[in-house]
Amino acid sequence: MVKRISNQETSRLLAEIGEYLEMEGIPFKPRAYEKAAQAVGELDKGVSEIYEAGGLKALEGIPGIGASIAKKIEELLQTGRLKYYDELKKKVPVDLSGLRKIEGLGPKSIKKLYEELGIKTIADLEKAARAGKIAKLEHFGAKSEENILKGLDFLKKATGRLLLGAVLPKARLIEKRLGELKEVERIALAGSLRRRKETIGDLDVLVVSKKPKPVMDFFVSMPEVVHISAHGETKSAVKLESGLDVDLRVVPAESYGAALNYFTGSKDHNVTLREMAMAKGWKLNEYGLFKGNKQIAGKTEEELYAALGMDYIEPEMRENTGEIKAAKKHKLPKLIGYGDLLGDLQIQTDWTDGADSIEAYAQAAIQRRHKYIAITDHTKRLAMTGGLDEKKIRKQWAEIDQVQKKIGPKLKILKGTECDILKDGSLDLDDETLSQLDVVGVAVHSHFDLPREEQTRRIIRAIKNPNVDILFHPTGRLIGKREAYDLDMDAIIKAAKETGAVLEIDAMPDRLDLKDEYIRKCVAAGVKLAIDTDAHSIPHLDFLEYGIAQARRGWAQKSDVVNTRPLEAFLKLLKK
DNA sequence: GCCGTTTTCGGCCCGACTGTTTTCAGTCG
Repeated sequence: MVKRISNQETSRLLAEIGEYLEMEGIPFKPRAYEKAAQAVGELDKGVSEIYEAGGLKALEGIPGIGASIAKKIEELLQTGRLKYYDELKKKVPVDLSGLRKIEGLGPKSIKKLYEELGIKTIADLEKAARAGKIAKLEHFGAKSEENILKGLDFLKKATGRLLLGAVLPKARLIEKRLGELKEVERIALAGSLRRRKETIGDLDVLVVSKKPKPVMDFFVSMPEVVHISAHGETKSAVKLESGLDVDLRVVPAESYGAALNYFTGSKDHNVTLREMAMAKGWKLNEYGLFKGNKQIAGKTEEELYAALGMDYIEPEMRENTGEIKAAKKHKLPKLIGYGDLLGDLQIQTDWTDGADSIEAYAQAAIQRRHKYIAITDHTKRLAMTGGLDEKKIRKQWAEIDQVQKKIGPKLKILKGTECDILKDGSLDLDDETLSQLDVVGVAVHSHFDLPREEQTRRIIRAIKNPNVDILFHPTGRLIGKREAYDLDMDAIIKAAKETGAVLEIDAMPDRLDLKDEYIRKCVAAGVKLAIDTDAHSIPHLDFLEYGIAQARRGWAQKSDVVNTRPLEAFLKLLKK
């Protein structure tokens, strides 16, 4: 019988083995374990499921896992233990994952601290540092000790990764300020932010300047900087009071494209590009693409990709999930653009839990050049929001008609709903009412913990209702707060294909539901998508950008998204 | 330990910064 060991736990053990091997100074193996740990962490199926279905061979089929690590995973799944790990751990029995959270502490330092001072935990570390014991160690000093104490301090306040929606506005502010300096010729935001990942670990800013010193000095003295971890001519790094780590790199103009590419990542994408360069006998680094000592590309990213024999790859696709192969074959999709949406299809007003009135939203939508919006308040089962029943929603229609008359033809206000999906998959408004609405969205707001089959059946029953147009926030996850409910998304996507239901990409920064992998599945299956803000107040209307970013990360094109269509064409696309 | 249009052996990304050194090891991305 196979033990139920989670991917997360398996990944952690493999990563720790890598770190222990690093301590021993063993070359290459640490990378292999690190890669394997990452591979397991990114699997969309459980390792135990994979092993049960296909045995050792199936484990070896995972890229980054070979015969040796597959056997170790097998041992872990069968016995619940991993002898190799236990033996390594016996030599340096420390809380590795805890201590590694201190910036600047790597495996070698941790080993030394254990051997010299017996430090096993964060608490031991703090005690030793406060007692001044670390400064006295060989190869450590007063500065190292101070940095450890600072690191401990930050750890106590640490927030982990931040939401894209929280980081992007701050990043743009930094970009604007630095961009205004006369020494700055060009500036770009790189890193996972440029790839528009859902969460951001740290921010990379790239600058072209012939006089970097004043730029660096300005950067490290910005008011929100609480800690400076590096301050050099080409690289500086700071921590902001929000907990965000920001790196600033200065590069020469002729290396701008190569540096932008390098610091945008992803790491896997870059490594593959480097390997391609090497295969041609060239060298690729952050300064350019080189044939011997001669730079043959790198001033722009476009030039770089062209020199490597492929089409330009949008940052949102650079995850090494097939985009390089597609770019070589000139088969990349033309992604939906940031200006391609004509309307917003999920808005909560002050009729339920939204903050603003229908008219205020309408005016705000006109300012944002929307052509149409759908008003989609909650329904009666969500009593705490004052959800609408069949009678009350008809009153709302009257108000919509009134506002429509007042604002004229600049914006079409569609009558919609975010109708509750009840436990058995039936809906919270009668069919007579649903049939009169322009846009029927349905969503799960209760019974999140139903078994997978039942939850899946429930949602499929709901979208099979012929009045239903869109499934809102299909998986219900809240990033960093709540897991998605247990669902068979393949079955949902298949049902959506059959019924013509549209799946929503909810642009709310802590939802971004669907995630990229499911968007790609929808695109492949020909299931249409809607990108909506789920606005609960007027400022939320600006979140569409995050939804578009998510769609781009899922390789969606303009034609995959229903609300890129003009009103008439959009309404025709809906089921009825 | 993994991997393969350099394919079953022999490579494995590599440069910047810091802190401790006095030429470099460790860490990071």
